[in-house]
Amino acid sequence: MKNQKTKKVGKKETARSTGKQYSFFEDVFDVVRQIPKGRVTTFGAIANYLGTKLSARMVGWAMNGAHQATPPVPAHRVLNRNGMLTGKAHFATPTLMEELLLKEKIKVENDTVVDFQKLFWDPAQELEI
DNA sequence: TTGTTGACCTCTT
DNA sequence: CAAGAGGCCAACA
Repeated sequence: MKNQKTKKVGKKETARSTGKQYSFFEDVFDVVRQIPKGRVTTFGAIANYLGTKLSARMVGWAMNGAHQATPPVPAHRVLNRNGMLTGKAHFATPTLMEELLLKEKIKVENDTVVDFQKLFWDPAQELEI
């Protein structure tokens, strides 16, 4: 990551002209918000739920606006395939993500969620589109 | 309009 | 077994 820091993407984004006023962001936020407390999910799972499983990067990209999204999106519950806190650096503080997870009674070691597989919450499985 | 970036995932060397 | 490169879709400049 560079210090470039893109100028926040909030503000309704660009709204597709196809009808949906909300963009990819809303979809991701909505799914993340539905994550039960004490549970975690992965970018791939969300991407798969949204249909863009081939591009999990989009999910992470959408999370870029999660910081200013309202209501706040529990981005700390979103981890990578390994269950590692990849986006911890994007939080206010590098330890904030871990702190939030600890509040959820989720154990974290070496930036990785313990028993991540058990705490894993798959939107496609729970929400089933 | 094109080009570059992005909190990833998977295959190949 | 470990490291590197490619690829996907979407948004910003």
